[in-house]
Amino acid sequence: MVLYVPKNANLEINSLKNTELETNKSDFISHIFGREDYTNLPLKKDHASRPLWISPEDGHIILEGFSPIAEQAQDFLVAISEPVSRPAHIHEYKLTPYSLYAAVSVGLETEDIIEVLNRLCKVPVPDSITQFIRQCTLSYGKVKLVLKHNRYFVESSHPETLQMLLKDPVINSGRIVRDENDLIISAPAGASALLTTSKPTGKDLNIPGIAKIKEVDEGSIEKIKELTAEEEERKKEEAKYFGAVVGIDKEDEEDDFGGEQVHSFEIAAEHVENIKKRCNDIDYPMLEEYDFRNDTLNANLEIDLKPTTTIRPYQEKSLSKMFGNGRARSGIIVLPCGAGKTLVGITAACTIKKSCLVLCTSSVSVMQWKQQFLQWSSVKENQVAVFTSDCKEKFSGASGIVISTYSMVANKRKRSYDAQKMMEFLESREWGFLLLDEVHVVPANMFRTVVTTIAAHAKLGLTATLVREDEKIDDLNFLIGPKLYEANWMDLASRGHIANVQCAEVWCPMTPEFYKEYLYENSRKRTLLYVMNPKKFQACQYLIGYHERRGDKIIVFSDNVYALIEYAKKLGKPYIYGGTGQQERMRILQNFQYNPAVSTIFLSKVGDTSIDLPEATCLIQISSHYGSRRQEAQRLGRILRAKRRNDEGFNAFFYSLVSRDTQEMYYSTKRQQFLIDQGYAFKVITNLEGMDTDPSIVFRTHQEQMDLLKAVLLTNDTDLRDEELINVDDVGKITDRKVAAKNRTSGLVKRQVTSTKTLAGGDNMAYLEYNRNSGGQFSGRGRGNGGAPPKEHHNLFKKFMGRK
DNA sequence: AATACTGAAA
DNA sequence: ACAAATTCAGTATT
Repeated sequence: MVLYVPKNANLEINSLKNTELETNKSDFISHIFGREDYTNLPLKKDHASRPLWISPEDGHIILEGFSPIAEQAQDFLVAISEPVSRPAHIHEYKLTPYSLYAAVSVGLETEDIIEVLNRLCKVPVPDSITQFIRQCTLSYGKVKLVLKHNRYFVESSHPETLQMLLKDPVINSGRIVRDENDLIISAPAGASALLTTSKPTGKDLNIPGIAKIKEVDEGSIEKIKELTAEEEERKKEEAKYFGAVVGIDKEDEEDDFGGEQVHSFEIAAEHVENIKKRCNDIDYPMLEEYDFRNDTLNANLEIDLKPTTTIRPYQEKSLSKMFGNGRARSGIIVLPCGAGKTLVGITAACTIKKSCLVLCTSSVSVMQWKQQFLQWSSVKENQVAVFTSDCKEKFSGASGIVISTYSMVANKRKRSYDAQKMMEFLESREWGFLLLDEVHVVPANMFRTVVTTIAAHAKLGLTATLVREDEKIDDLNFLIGPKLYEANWMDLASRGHIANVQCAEVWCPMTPEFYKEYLYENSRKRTLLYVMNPKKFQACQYLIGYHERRGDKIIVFSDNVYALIEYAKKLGKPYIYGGTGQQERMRILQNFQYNPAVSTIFLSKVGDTSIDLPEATCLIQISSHYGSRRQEAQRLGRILRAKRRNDEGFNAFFYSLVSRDTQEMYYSTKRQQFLIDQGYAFKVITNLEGMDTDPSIVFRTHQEQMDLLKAVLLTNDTDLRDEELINVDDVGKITDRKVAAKNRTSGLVKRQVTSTKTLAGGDNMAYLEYNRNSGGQFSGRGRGNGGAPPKEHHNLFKKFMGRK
């Protein structure tokens, strides 16, 4: 017999609605007027006090941010829908199957969602939407996998769902039935009764760190804004108002409501993996919950937050989603960078108090996690072990914390002896808590191996940017769990938890000469041309000067390493890129942090991750490729933790420098979308006051600009490498791996060719031709050579490589 | 025995 | 569909 299972993940709202209205997507204005004109929907009488609009067509929800109950409504919307865009006054959310899965998983029930939505909505919730919600929540989140007293149970409040699952042969074969002496009595044959217990409650659970008075951030006590009596009164008023419209706060009440019954059947531990997989396949994914307080088999870990540590309201909120019913739910928490993701993770670990495995992306953040554990929690140093390529520790005793990297744990290649031993250790034990830092940066196949090789009862993923369009994000729903909480950046900024940021896009005109070449050149050179645009150079210098005088610490980002080095050299600033040696990096960062004479550093992509950056207050982007919104967000995150944020009227600054009328404009717009959706407003600056009259500005003369142009045109990849070779001493001694390598191995011939920057124009052009034609042959060995290799090679190569 | 460099993988 | 950066483990170096 085949089960009927709705494929909810693929469910589209459009498939549910009456299709009498043909939607024509090419009609680009109709989304503003015409078809999406819902003036015919009947407004409720008291619509003015209700903050939501909802589209019957696509499940988009509009929230009026100025409504007195907007905050509560927002809490509700965050729980049931995906934020689409949250500018200042009007927020847009969208109902999706996954968002509803997440809603159900934090304890909301179908009818409650519909009811609260209806109460908040200015118009009656359309049938298409209620139908959609019902279909989506039919199977998702109904079934839980619970570990209790070291036995696995499939649990649900809906006995009929369990009965249905038991009809599945794969699931049924893993079932265990016991007699009154707890002995296994039967192989799964007939219809044994389900077990019934009362619903778990979160009432008596104590999440450490909550309800302390002082707020502590990274060791220093910050001033916390006391609510004035007036504000307090207003808050109460609002809550009352909300209560009147919504009834009760269903969300919180849900799990605390004792006395209700849940049903379950037990399954054998060795069948857990299989059954989990089967449930995913038939669209009844099991939520994982860890009843850690009743886990007597796994040793407790003595860990608590230090008495001085207090968590912030939004951290508390996200943790309450995780521990709302007294167990640990697996899932993902989304907080902006600088908002204290680490502390959330540590607090979760302190709540569970079991052995914990933390995975991060780089060995730098491994050290940071360890340091933060020691700083904020009472855990003893010998209980925190680090597992990286150059440090393979184990903790002493029965329980402890191990911090490692994804690549270390997911490594499929040959291992060193120590690493092998360590992996056996990691795989042999049962982990109470698996903490996944930066869940988004790791490719999905890595997750798969990590999640299956490590036996963990609860999993928590932390990230700042959960990019929704990525299909991999959907996988996370099942590999780790649903999104439990997502913070709104603007809210945190307005409450002083992260810095306020002024965003601006600076439009730099291309000089006629550069633009002419831009029009002629191939795409590789084009990039270089618009990045090296002298006007952009000037704008960069101008902004650095301006902000240095203000006392800002400035980070300049460039994805293009060539441009990075040229800019840094020309402006006399230190730079760090991938090839910069470890010691040199430290030296530069130390200077940046403590030396008032060093207020500006240049960073390549290394700065995005894997560098422990001191705080900065101003950020300038001179080149960034392909519209990666996540990168943009990540970079912005670098200035969000600025300490001065509590100063009155303090702003951090974020500039994107783009060359006018080039492709850059397009990328820039794309990249900004994430931040715009978070509510940031970008200003466009076309003129920098006084830049042209400043005598110290670089590339003022036509001749200098032409020289720069020549240098740029002369540059190909061979040159690029040699460029580094010649100029390292400007900033420091040669600590650069790649350069050092080049120094030994690379032939002298190439080097000589490249230093011919002073050649006259005609020669330059001839040389350029030569280089372009021969580039493929000479440097075809490496990646990213200048000339295009022959096409048939390219395809073959691709096919060959793509196969494995 | 620590430290530094190199190559491969993904 | 691109380039840059990562990491681990083995080998050379002090």
